[in-house]
Amino acid sequence: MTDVRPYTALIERLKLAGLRPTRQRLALAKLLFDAADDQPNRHVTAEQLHSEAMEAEVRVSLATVYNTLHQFTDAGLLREVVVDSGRSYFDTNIDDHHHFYFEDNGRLQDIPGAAVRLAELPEAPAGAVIKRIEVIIRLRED
Amino acid sequence: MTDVRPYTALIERLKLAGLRPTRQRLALAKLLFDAADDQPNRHVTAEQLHSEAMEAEVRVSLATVYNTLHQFTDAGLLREVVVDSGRSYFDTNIDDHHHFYFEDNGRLQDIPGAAVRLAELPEAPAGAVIKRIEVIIRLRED
DNA sequence: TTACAACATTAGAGAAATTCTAAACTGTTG
DNA sequence: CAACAGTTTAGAATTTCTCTAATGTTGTAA
Repeated sequence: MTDVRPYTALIERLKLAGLRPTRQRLALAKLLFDAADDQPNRHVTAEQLHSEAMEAEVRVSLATVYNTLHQFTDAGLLREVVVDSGRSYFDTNIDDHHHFYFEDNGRLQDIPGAAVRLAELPEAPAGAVIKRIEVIIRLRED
Repeated sequence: MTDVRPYTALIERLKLAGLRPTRQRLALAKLLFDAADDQPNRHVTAEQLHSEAMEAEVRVSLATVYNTLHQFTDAGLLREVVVDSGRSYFDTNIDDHHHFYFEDNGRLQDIPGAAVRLAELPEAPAGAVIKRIEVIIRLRED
């Protein structure tokens, strides 16, 4: 399960995405994508990831965390989720899916794409093309 | 069509919402809700509304615009729409409906609730209750 | 393996949106 | 109309994110 050369897969992944496998990008990719098996996906903010890097003794500036998150997003390795103005979440799950958002504590939870069926949809306005359809179910503590 | 006492209806509306009809709130309510007939609803940011107030010679501080937008939202007179981290839109349409979001220029357009049919939905996680379901269709220029 | 050019990282300043603070003001009630 | 709770305000503060320009690193080709 654990690779003897734990970074080779990540290096490949970055190269395929057209990104140089630098020390910082590899460390962040490890934090993002090498989650434990019981944690199949993550929703992190830049600040959170930066803190994790600090705890893991990885020296990365906050600016690099922002750059990297955006580069990973552009490369299709991450997806940005906007549910709260003033804070961006990055989702390691890039499959077609939706989100529960717990407004009380700011937590996000994935909803598998198959669990939501959109039976009827409007046409895109003239001159525009649909990039993505997002369903956000906002929750309150009971 | 135009009331001879143009503010009485707005005053009532604010009172019903439990808000004192102050000069500032009335002026902002007028800008928000007294739109022309061909403009059935609006999606404004705090800065936009503040600019409109300035143009209309209404002296209101930006802090008051923020306060008022949030109070109106809490009172159910407005709905906050989050589609872009770092900017909040307030929607004068409080009916059940969804949104097209033009990512290129930041414009929002309503989709009537009836134009989207959610045939299948996941259950709310235990201990949580659904507050709202939002469908955002993100668009790109063709 | 060196040298170089392109790319990446960084600290800190800067920007943008929003919230906070505490003093001044206003609407409502008795 | 006095009193007071609720409002407004300017400006400072906060938060999140981006920019800048100097420094460091990586891939490549001789």
